Amino acid sequence: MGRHSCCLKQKLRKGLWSPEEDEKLFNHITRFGVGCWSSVPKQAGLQRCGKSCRLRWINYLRPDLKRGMFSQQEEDLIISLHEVLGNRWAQIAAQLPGRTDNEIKNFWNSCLKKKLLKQGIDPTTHKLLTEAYLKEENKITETTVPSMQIPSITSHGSAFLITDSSYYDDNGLTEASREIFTSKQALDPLFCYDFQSGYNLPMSNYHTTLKPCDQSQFGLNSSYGFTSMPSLTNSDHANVSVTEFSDNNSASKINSFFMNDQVKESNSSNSSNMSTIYPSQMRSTMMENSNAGFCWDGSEKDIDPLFQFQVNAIKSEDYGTSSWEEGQLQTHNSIEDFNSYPLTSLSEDLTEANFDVFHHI
DNA sequence: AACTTTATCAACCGCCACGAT
DNA sequence: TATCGTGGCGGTTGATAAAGT
Repeated sequence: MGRHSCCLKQKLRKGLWSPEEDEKLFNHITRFGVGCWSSVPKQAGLQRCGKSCRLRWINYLRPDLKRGMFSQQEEDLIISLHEVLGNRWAQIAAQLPGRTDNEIKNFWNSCLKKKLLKQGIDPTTHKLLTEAYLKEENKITETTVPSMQIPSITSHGSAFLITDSSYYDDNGLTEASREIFTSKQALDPLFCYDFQSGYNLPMSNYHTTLKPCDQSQFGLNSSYGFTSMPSLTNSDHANVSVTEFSDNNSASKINSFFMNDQVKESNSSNSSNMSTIYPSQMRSTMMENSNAGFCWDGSEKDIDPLFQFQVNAIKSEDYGTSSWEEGQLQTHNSIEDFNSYPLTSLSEDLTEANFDVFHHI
């Protein structure tokens, strides 16, 4: 109990990992897979504790990590999931393939929280901040929320109904969709809208609609959608979030949002520049094996390599007991064997067990 | 150009759960 | 049952970069 024993040992390196250390760890895991983390440092020739190695692997070296900025889809999914799950970052990350809990946590704390606050939404409760609160905030920050407009809302159970029709215009909303967006509980986390069938789905159907490792998870053939939160990017202005559903062509916008092609990786910003970080041999290993379905920069467009990796991961379930399950090291001749590693974010799916939380609400 | 403030994110810390003994 | 070793998780810190003055 208490402090991890390996952390008590002296002479262990701390702080940022050097490229050499990364290479050692990467090569070791590539060759032997993940067995017992506490033995990894010794076997890999690293002056680190096992925990540190595990963290480095999971958060940075893992081949299936998606790089770059969060897409709008991911952003909205995080918000929706946070609304239901709270700060259970690991569970949230399990629904975002290629993203780590640490990454999502950082993104939330540094970015999403502020965006929600800007829109007058309490990032903890996901409810509209009270007018009194906003006034108090304005006193403190003066110009943080310069022209906040709050629609009239009425309490309805634990959520709110938007009653101010002036926040809705006629563009782009059919009668049916208007009905949906104007009468639904604005911030109800247990509310889904099925864009294909046009039916409202309670969140309890979520796990049956959204299949793990399904290509439609973020793109084609998507048959689910969170509607409880707006697109932050599109409504990053002063107006309150609930108005998002009412602005022009909301319905089609949200529809296309979920029906869109693959996640649009933001152009550019690959946060890790392999050419500067990794030794050439290591890079070539990574690139050689890119056909195995691993995604380093998330920039491939033709077929989502991450998806391919997931398919491999599913297939691997048929292989019976994997090396890591047996708790012993086995030689991995190819990086393709990563599909037998315990990659939480990929192996965890939307089974009832994982979404048990929905049943408790 | 120099300095300060703010934002970002990798990594650490401490706790908990669980299996083995 | 108690203890130990380990993996996993969430909160927090600190280094660095970017932006502002």
